[in-house]
Amino acid sequence: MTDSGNTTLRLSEILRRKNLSVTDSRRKILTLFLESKDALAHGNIEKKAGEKFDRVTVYRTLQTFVEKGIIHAIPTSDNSVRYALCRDCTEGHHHDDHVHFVCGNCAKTICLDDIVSPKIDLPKGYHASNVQVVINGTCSDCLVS
Amino acid sequence: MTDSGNTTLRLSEILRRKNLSVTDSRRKILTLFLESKDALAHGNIEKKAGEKFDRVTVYRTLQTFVEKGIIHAIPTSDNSVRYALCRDCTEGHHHDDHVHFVCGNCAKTICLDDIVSPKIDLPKGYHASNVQVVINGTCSDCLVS
DNA sequence: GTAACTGCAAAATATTTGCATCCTT
DNA sequence: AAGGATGCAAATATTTTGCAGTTAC
Repeated sequence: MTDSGNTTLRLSEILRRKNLSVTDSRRKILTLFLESKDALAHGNIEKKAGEKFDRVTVYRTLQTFVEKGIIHAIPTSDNSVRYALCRDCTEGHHHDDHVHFVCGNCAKTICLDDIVSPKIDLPKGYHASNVQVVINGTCSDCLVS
Repeated sequence: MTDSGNTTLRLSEILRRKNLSVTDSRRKILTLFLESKDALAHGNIEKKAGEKFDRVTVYRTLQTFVEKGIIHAIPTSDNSVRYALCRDCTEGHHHDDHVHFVCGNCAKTICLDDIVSPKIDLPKGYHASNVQVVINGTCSDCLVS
């Protein structure tokens, strides 16, 4: 991120497009997502933001972002819920049908945006609206080092 | 479940095979899983068991069962963790690579044991150990009614 | 100016830990 | 009898709610 002017514009742009008023916390939290390569859990955000804002604000902001289609929640087998930017979701309409990767070594959760979830044949009577894939394994960084 | 004698045998059998001592709570909780068609969350278990045993026991029993490969945790995008029986996992070695289905209407989570997770081509450097698929949609019961 | 957002306090939930007692083997 | 499992109490951690003050538009 070299051009902070542009970045700020972009931030406000994103928020405004979703009919959200542009506030400090929203800008900061959105920035975290834009700058992060991997998915963020609630705890990460509180810390990374440099203990600037309230835990409650983080909860509410994340919820708002999910509702508005700015970020999506990623399922994991342990308790932790992680969030990552959506590519092109709209309010109430998520279509984040891409694969998620969780590294068992560094614990990073990564969106593989370009790998779309496969079609899966379901038994009679079942209707799928959305397929989420989470792959556990070792990420490229951890395999190398 | 018509033959309760056999069922009891089966329960003890399962537990003993995993080197677990056979206790009331374990038998009861295991029974819940054997009798349930859908996955159970911690809360379900506490209730279904007829408030017989302590919340802490439920936590510990679930954890033990997961470790021993009796049940597996199913990832969901909301906070709730659900558990379902494993088919043939062993201590420390889960291979529950089947598809899970979550009904958006009745909220039931179901193991589709016979539908195995697809192979997915990952980017260079990534190594998969395990692929989990969660499909959201409408289950057969809810489509009919 | 008004509606919406934040931050604090506190309530409600959920999860973990320690320890004495009880049960399984 | 010995080791492990349970249940209670209590410590932690997590999430939600209410409300007064502040900010964006």
